[in-house]
Amino acid sequence: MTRSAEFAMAAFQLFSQRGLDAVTMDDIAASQQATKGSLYWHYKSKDDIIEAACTHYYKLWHKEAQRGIARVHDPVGKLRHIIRSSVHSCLIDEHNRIFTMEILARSLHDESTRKGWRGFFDSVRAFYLALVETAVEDGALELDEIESAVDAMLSAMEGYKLRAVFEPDLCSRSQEQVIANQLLGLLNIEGQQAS
Amino acid sequence: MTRSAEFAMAAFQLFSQRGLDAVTMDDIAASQQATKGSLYWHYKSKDDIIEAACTHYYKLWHKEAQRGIARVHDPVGKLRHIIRSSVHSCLIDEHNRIFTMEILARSLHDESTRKGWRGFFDSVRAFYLALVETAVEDGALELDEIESAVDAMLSAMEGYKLRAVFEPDLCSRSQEQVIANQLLGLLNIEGQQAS
DNA sequence: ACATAACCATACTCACCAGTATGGTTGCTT
DNA sequence: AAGCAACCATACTGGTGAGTATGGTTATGT
Repeated sequence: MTRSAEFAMAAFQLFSQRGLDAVTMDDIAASQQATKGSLYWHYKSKDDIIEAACTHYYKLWHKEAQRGIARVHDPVGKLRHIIRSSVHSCLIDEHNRIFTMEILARSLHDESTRKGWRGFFDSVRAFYLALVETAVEDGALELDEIESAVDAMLSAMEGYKLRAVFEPDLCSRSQEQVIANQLLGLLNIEGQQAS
Repeated sequence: MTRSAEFAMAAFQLFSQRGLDAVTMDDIAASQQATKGSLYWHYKSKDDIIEAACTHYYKLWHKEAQRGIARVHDPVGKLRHIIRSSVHSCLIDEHNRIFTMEILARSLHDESTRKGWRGFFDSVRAFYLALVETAVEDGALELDEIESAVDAMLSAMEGYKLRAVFEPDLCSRSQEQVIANQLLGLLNIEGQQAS
């Protein structure tokens, strides 16, 4: 991994724990046993490394998603797997939740961040859409209005994420299965108990 | 209105436009033709006036809600009215949306803000719940699992709010009716065209 | 008349942190 | 070996904005 990538990853992790404002450039550098001089050689500003942290997160999501669907071969199984793991990483994992909420808040006033997130979200939607379409074509899944179903599922997931900020119980580890099954239900897939 | 309340209201409005960080104590004071000395006499810190701005918002919501249901007399009509006006003020009105998202982001790292928001959200839920229960008891509405229906409706509303941050079209003025009707549908109330 | 408290303005301090200036080191190229 | 570029550390600047110190003014009660 290149030094730039290491900085981006370190920034992502620190941001996930303390939020964007509470992490200084010195913090990021220090976490890599480096100093600001080095960090500023790789990234020209704090905005710049925030963007890099976002990109790191986006890539991570897709890598995880690809890895997730590679193990399973039937399309509905892929969907089950990917939604369960999304619930786990995006809702149950507090750090990821914090990072995404911080980015969303930043989006309110920073157009570039907003554009970036929107691009990511579109790619996520496309990812799900492709899986659902395949499943429907294979006859493994019955679903009218595919697009709006996927949209509703994603909205619900975002809704959960937002409410989890102030209702920690809502997305606790014990609720993981329940939430995943509800989201699967929106795609007309019945959740089944994990063995 | 007391001077303290005027400051709180001014703070709320500024925060809604520019976000919490971008508004300084000087800004708040200046917006009331006053100076920091005066502001700090009424509020001991910035945290303090942020909290006051929240309280202002919470009270405003309930005042609006009460005013909204006072004009209509049948319970289902009350629900129609209050959901339409909620969609308008919480989703379509960009400023309210910004304020609440900023508060949510702050909640991530400030327990007191989180507690406050949670209390507000609970009171909102209780408000809707009471209306729905009355409607069901009156036989004007058929609905099993009242609580989970209200919960789903509120989650969807939050989901919309979050997605509106980066998908402005989602909650544009032209979508207002559509969104309101969808939310009403979750309570088994059919939306009807406004005259 | 006087005391006291409520209210407000001016002018400051101080900490924090993004960003910069500068010079050193390593390694690669010709 | 000479020169250049990539990489990194140290030490600084400078702006910003929260919070404070202090003194003045108005109102109210006795």
